[in-house]
Amino acid sequence: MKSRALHNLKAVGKKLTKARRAILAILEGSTLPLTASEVHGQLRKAHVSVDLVTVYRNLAMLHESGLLLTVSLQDGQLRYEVRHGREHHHHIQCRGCGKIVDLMLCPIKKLTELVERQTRFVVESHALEFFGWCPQCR
Amino acid sequence: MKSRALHNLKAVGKKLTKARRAILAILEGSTLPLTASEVHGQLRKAHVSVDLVTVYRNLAMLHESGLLLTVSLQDGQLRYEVRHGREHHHHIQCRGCGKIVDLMLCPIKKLTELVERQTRFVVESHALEFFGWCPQCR
DNA sequence: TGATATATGCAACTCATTTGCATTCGCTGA
DNA sequence: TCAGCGAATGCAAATGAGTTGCATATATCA
Repeated sequence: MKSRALHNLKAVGKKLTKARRAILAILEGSTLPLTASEVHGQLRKAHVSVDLVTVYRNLAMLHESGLLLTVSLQDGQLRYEVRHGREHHHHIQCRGCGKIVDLMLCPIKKLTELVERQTRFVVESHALEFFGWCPQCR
Repeated sequence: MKSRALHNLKAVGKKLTKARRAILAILEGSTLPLTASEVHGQLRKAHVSVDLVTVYRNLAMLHESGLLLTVSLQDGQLRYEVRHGREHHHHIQCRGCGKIVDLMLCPIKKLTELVERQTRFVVESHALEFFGWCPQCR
């Protein structure tokens, strides 16, 4: 019953620990990017005892291994979501309640080449986030 | 010799202090978004003695008053730049050296309406940042 | 199963940012 | 021009996310 992500983990030479299984399960079960402390909170709810430090270390490792993506909104907290099994997408966050909603669109791919020509950078990734007011907070 | 921003400040009912003049002068003289501590560093260089706390408070106030925009890259530090006198634009940051370069383009405006229809949010702003490798770090 | 390298937990630390509070200063009205 | 008031500042201490060191525990492989 190993998820694709767990399988990939082994391939990268990492051990399959209780903490990693649980963290990946939570992220795979979430439609939204989660912060380290949100992941930690869900671990407690699931009665899986894992230290917050371990959550941080594993999120960083999973990100480095390419299994997770990071989302940086403007509240200074880094969020993570699984890379595979999801279409490339972006987010919108409510300025009122903080709610995050997925946007299944990305107009940026075509732009990358233009950016590279304009800056002579090699573009590796981009972040596109919208901010506004959700129907309840409007 | 008041800048437009200073003029606007008065209009919002804020006092024109030494700190505010100096902070705005620095941001108006910069082509790149600056962090609080970068602003503070430039204040020291200009021999203007202002506490870092005051820099934080003023950047937040100027942002709330609409005179500054925030830029959130992925290093967990908030950067500020003046809103007026610049075209709406985005940034690219080098993953190697951290260098930030302006991108004078924005393909997003047209997209806002689509996002609003898709989410029923009212879109207020967006963040679009690119990350990659600059010519020197490539 | 046992050896070993990796992962974890705990405590303490870093660094950006915020808050409380006493003091100072810009601004308005006399 | 000056007094008085409320807003702004400086300093110290707190907060909160994230990191690091180190001793212990555990997954993995022979």
